[in-house]
Amino acid sequence: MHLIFSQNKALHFQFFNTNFHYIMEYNFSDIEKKWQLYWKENNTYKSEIDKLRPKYYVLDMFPYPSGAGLHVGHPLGYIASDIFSRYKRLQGFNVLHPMGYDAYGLPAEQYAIQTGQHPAVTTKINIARYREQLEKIGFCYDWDREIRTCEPDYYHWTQWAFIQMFNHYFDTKLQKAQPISSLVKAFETSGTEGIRANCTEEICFSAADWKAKSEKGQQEILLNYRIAYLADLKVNWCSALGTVLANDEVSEGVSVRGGHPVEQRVMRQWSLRVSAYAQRLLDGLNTIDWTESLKETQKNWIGRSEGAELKFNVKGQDFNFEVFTTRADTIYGVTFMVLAPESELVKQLTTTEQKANVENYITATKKRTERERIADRRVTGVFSGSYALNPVSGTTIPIWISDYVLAGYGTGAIMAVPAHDSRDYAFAKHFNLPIIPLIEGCDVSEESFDAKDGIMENSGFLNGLSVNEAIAKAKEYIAEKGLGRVKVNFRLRDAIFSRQRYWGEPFPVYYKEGMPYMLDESKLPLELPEVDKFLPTEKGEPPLGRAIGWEVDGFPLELNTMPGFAGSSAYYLRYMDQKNDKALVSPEANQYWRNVDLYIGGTEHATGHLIYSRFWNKFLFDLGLICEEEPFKKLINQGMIQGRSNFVYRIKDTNTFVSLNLKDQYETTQLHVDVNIVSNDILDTVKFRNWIPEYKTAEFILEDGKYHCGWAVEKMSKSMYNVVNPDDIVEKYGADTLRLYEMFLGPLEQSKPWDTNGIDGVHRFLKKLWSLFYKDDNLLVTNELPSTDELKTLHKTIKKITFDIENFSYNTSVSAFMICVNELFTLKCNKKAILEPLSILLAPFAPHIAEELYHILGNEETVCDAQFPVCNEAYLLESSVKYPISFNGKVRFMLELPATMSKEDVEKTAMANEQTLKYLEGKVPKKIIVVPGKIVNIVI
RNA sequence: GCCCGGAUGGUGGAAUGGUAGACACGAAGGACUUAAAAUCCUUUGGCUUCACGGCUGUGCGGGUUCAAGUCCCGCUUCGGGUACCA
Repeated sequence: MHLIFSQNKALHFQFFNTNFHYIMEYNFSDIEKKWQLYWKENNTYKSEIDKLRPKYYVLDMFPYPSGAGLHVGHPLGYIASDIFSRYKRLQGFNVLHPMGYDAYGLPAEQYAIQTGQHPAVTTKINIARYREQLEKIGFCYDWDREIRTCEPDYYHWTQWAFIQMFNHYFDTKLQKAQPISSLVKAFETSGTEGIRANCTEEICFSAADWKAKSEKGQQEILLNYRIAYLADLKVNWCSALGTVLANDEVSEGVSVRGGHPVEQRVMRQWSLRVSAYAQRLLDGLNTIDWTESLKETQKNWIGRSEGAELKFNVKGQDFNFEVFTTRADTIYGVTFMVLAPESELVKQLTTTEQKANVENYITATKKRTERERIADRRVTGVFSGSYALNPVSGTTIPIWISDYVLAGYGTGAIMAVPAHDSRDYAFAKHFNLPIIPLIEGCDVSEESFDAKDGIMENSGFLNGLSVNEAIAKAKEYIAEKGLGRVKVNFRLRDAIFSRQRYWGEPFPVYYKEGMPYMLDESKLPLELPEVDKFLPTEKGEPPLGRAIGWEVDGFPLELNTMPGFAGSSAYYLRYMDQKNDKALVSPEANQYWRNVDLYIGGTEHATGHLIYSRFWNKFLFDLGLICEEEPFKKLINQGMIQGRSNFVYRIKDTNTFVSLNLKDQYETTQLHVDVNIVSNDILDTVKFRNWIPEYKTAEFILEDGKYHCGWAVEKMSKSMYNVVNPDDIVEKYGADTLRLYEMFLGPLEQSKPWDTNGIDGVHRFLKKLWSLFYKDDNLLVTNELPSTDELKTLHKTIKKITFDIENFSYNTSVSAFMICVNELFTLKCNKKAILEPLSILLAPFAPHIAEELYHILGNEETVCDAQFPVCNEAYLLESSVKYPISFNGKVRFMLELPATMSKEDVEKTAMANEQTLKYLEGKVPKKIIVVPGKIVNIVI
């Protein structure tokens, strides 16, 4: 019986006052607009604390709103997280799924410098565009919680956190942040005696010393301990851009942007004592569910190395210095020492005779950036004139200066063991210094032996030990004899937190006698002032130097602004309680939402944002302000969507273009062509002529009447003309198709090229699904009881989809949906009992069509609040199994047998089969393997 | 250099050690149509055979196993990250 549902149109479309009639064909455009409006008007995606339901927090890495808008690669991760959010909600979780904008950044400011357009204006426009694009895709974001890092009510809390960092130090024994006031108390009673505080520089003083110091002197000392501190640091300074640049913004001594010269300069900069948290950042990795490769990247970045700090006396002077080594076992092989050119020791150890040489060398190296030094591996160096004494063997060894040693790591000085370190080896060969092999049988005539295995020789008391034994014994010896101490070093550096830029958070800092003081918290937010130009002042101060009245109570305010990562370090907490003007997040909201259950974003943030936000979060945790030590419990990196470029071939010196397979007959130039005027690699020649004026008169040499383009996978970028805009896809196919296709492209975590051509497949799938509901203008849906085949198809799909969502294998879910619909189509199934669970199942992936179908089936509530179907295994039971019968592993034929048949009977039946006899060729099988329900293998 | 990923048809990709190529795209052929679009049906890894079928096949070379795309060893190659970190 076919039954046409008589639905309550008035109720169904109560939010439309027009005569909206049923859509009989799959009109995605109307359907999507309709439901997007419905969701908005019904606050479907509003999330609130609900202690009766378990929470689930799904977060996307929020975007920087660039002027170019979103391309088709950007939403990939957003779609994935959206699917998971919707899935969790269907399972009864209270889902928090917010979105916002990382709104401060260089591009808007560069644009401002060029055009005079205020970055706030540009940013606002860009955000509006992003929002419009995102809304078209049908995400379930709770837009009421939107944040923008450039808004005062947001950066209020960035500034606030900075003040807390200024007011705390890191206790190395407790391994947590403590109020700076307790450090002051300790100084007052016993000076630095017994304090365990992470610091920039080891200093010692008594309580009396402390008390004798002026206010300014005390403040200067406290900067040595504060978690947010001001210190003189070596930076890449670009005077033309008027700012410090990060290492990756500099190449070959010039700025990447603009090609302006960059010099090394020591500047007083704000920094965050991230390195104090190194051990905890490392340990925390064991508690979170991130990919191994990402954890590995962070481990390497943190770079923990255990070793020893060894004291070396200088020959003929009452002076010693320390080096850090992880290879204390190689102490007998030290044939020279090397100091970093920037090391304080250089001055001390350069002899009068060598002074001129050393100064020349230092001037030469100063000109080069760290990056250049790395790129250019020529061995350079100069002898200091001094000698050190080996603390173990007592031998005299020359002290050199070379830029292959970094001032910022360890002590800025090393003991060189050329036989067992390739860098020391290169240096020794170049300057003809001795090389002493320390491991039996190793050959150091051509290269060093860096491996940590073998038996020690030429090493006094370490002889005969293995390398690992020798390392342990040497460390023991060093500690015992007081020659040094066992030490752990980290590669992780403190984060430079100042930018000489306009478009960033102002520091809540003013200066008195050159010393920084924090604004009172009641004065926050300190709003970004207006300036006449977004350029440095005549005096070379940052742009804020132009702001009129940039001071408090007559004291000047800080002129630097905060860097990009400031606003993104705690944003996940703010989403929990976005409108709170009393705190970053209320304890109540934080206790409920706790931390991010699922975070999806790109790998490019592995060592930046993901380290800084973990640090920032741990700091707030230490203060007892939040309840979770790690911000992101599970993290998934979506792969990059690459572009798929198309090419045309122009015959040299003509305006004639030759098709791909004929191009070798001519001398041609390969040119990129806009992928949007190419379909299945066939060029639309009319559109091509209208594309660029130069091609107006283009001629074509075709093959079978078509112009075939070449193609290649490249980065998606404007200059390659391979950018695809999601708006165009939504316009042509709808958001549901876009969502499904992005997922269908391949595994979420893998990089893959975007090729719009495949999209017809998923669009056809949706139309086919629709056709299960409607034929022409008739609703086909019936209330008949489903058959076992139909139930099997449905439950098989439920099982697969559930498994795939849990495993983020969305590409195979889309396939599973296709298989399901194909089967239902073949079965001519129009039964509500099947179609309703299917529409719920599909809702996370294609929410608009699912919502429409769900309502067509007579439901009046949103599909978002339905219950996710559960697989009933009973429907999946098969009565028979098709056994592949194989001989020596090669499958020869199939044999259908009852599922309940015993292993022995399967074997008997298979052996008795006449085809088996044929393949046995009269031989007796050596072995017969029967895997029940799977396969039979006969070995002959 | 080091670390992490990949490598499967013309293309994107699928496959708890158990029928390699699911699902799609493209292509070819057909149906419907005045035509086009849309839709539907068939074929589609390679070689071979009139056909049944056979051989071969997951970057390369070995190995483990009754059975390997999958596990182990040694390479090639392409991406990504990172780098004088002592």
